[in-house]
Formats: sequence, structure tokens, C-alpha cells
Amino acid sequence: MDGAQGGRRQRANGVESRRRILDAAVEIAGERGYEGTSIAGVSAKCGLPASSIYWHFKDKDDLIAAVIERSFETWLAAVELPGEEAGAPLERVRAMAAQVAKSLAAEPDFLRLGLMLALERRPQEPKGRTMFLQVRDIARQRVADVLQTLVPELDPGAVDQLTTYAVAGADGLFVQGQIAGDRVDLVAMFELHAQLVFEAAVRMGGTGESR
Amino acid sequence: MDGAQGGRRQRANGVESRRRILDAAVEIAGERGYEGTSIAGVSAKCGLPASSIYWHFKDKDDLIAAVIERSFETWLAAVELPGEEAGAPLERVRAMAAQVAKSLAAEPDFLRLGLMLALERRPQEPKGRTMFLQVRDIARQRVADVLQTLVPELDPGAVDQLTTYAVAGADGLFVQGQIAGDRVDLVAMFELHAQLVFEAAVRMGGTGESR
DNA sequence: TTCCAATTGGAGTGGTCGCTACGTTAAGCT
DNA sequence: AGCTTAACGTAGCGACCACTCCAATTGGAA
Repeated sequence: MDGAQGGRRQRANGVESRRRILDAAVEIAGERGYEGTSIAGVSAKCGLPASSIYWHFKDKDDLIAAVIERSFETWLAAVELPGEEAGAPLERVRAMAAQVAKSLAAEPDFLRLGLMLALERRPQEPKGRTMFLQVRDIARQRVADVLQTLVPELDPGAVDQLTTYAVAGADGLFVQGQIAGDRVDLVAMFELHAQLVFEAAVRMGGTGESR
Repeated sequence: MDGAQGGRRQRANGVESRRRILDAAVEIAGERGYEGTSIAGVSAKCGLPASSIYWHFKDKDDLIAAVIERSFETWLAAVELPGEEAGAPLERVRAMAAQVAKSLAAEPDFLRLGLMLALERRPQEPKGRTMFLQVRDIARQRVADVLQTLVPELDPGAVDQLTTYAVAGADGLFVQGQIAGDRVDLVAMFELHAQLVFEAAVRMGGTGESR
């Protein structure tokens, strides 16, 4: 988007400052949402003046979009830690779900801020919301791929429906975790969710028709 | 909370104005969240001056909490439309889920604004968030009751886990509906969800039972 | 050393924020 | 009629908002 260009070397403080700004912004935005994130607040938290923020980012909208983008990458890196590939399909699915649950607990910023933006309905949609829906589709596609691979008998319509259901369930469980804190065992819930979806997929694939 | 008291009659415009303010506030808050809801905006939309809003509500926090409270009641009334009580348990559960899906599509304000507030993590929590978590527990208890009634063999721990899962799934599907608009069949998704939860409950409850 | 461009510092813009003070209107009670 | 009080209207407070201007730094290229 506005990453490092080829010809000219960056000054050391440039990339470092950008990172500090994003660190501060992701924290405030995750706490207070889009409108609640003020440039002055970000400036105070990262120790750089407002003008530096506006040197690195076009405007507030651009900053929030960059926050979404980077926090997605951070989360994605946390999900993709190597999981064991062995075992029965059901156990593999449960292990993958557990991995997702752990990564969401470790890096909740992306989904929390993204869901906040996704629920908003502004007349003119912020760039951050578009960015969230975009990168979210990447994650969705992975779920669909896993489903298609594990239960190849599923027709595309069933894959789509089950993928939507699986992703929605993950969102809901995540929200539940944010609300209830550690009073709910997210890993166990994700494993249950994965199992129910997997079993439903096997059943749907066996009979051949979804509904 | 601050409803009509007995002794003194209200002036006609009083209750009507309060309703107009809440109507305007629920619309703006559902679009833009807590911080995005400005008193000036509400004032412009309902046609009453800001001072009138502050006559009816203590402050912005109080207004948002009242918005949550009223939109919950509105939604609850929409859910409780009489559903058919006959049929096999599975069909009854699916019908109830469909009813919830329809009511959420018709009155999304409560859950949309509530989830936005629930996802926020302010240092000092807004009253509206507390109010949401409170009334949400009422809805959660109903799910638990239905589950306990339909599958009485379930032990309390299983009821609790499945209730959490059922509510979280509903949240996630609702969010999905808000994101995707009418590109997703919410009623079908809720029916699927209800079926999977119900079947899981039967399996967990019945040690020697066939489903 | 000189120069240029990347970055920072700080002051300041007009506008909006939540909220309040206070005067005006009108309905109900006696 | 006179009093009380719910409710509305106007004006404005200080604080904060997103954003801008421009001078001061600084490191690397020449």
C-alpha cells in the first residue's frame, strides 16, 4: 500500500516511528473504536507529534486502515504456527480450531477492531472497514479450503454454507471471549465448534444434498 | 428505571419527546457507535434542542443506556410473537431459531449497538455496556431454560457450555448478516445452528439414548 | 563541506464536542 | 387569577477534534 519503495533507503527513524504510531493506534482503537481513536491520543501514547503521524499517514482513515492491515498480518502469523498434521481428520480439525482460538486470545486486536468497524453503518464507509472485510475473506477462503479438502464429497453450495457457519461461529465465540474474559474456555469452545461443523459436513457429504 | 410515576400526570409532549429522542439516538448509535453519537446529531434528527435531551437524560452515557434498554424491549417483543408449540422437538427448536433470526433482522438495533459496546474496552465502562450485558443475560437464561426443558438429561455444566455456544453462534450469525446484508440466508443459518446444538445436546445428554 | 530530503517540533486553524445557564412558554392545580 | 412545574429555546462555555503550516533538525549523497 505504502510500503518501502526500491530506489531510496529509509532513514532508520522512519520505519521505527511508523511502527510506534501503529502500536499506539492499535491499542487505542481496540479500546475505543474508530471515533474514539483521536490523533492527539495516539500522539501522546507513541511520543511523536501529530505532524509526524500525518507525515506517515494521509489521514485518520488511512491510519486506521493501516492498523487493520498490520494487525491482520500479526494475527495470521500467529495462526500459522506449525500444527501437527497427523491423526484422524476429526482430531486434526479440533487441533486447528484450538490453534485459532489460542492465536485469537494472543492477538485479539485484529478481530476486535475489525468487528467493531464491521458493525458500524456509516453513510460513507471508512477504509478500515473495507480493509477488514477484504482480509477477512482471505481467512474465510482458508476455512473453505480445509473443508473442501477434508470432505471432498461436499458440493460447493454446502461448502459455502458451512464455511459461513464456521466463520460466524468463530466470530461469536471470540466475542463471547471478549465479554466473559477468561471465565469461558475459548479453546474448548472452538474445539466443540470445529467438531460440530465437521460432523455436519460429513453428514451432508454422505447423503449428497445440503437441504 | 425512570418510567411513569403514579401521582402526577405527564404532559403529553413529555413522553412523546422522549420517544423521539430515543428514536433518533438508536438510529445514529446503531450507525456510528458510542463516540460517533453526538448530542448535536441526535438533536438535529429529532428536532428538539440539546437542552431538551439533557432534561430527559442525565448525560450522554445515560442516553445510550436508555437506548440499549428500550431497543432490547422492542426486540424482545418481536421475538415473543406466538410460535407454534406443536411438532417434534427438533422442529420446534428450528422454528424457535427461525423466529429469533426474523426478529433480529427486523429489529437489529439492540444487538448491533450492544455488540459494538461489548467489544469496546474503555478504562471506565459506559453504563450502556453494563446495561447490554445485563439484559443479554436475560436472553441467555431463556436459551438455557429451553435447552434444559428439551433435554432434561443434561447436567448443568453441559447446559452452560451449550448455552454459551448457542448464544455465541447466534451473535456470530447476526454479525455475518450485518456484514453480508441479504446475501446470506439468516433464517436457514439459524435453523442449521439450532439443529446442530440440539443434536449435540441429545448426544451429550443421552448415555444410552438413540437420537 | 555543502546540499537535499526525510522527519520532527510546536504552534495554531476552524470546527465540533458534551454540557450548562437561564429565560420563555404553557398546562394543571387551587 | 395566581402559582407551580414540565418542557422548550437560545446562547455560549471550555475542551477537544482532525488537520495544517512552517521552521528546526538530521543523516546520507555529492
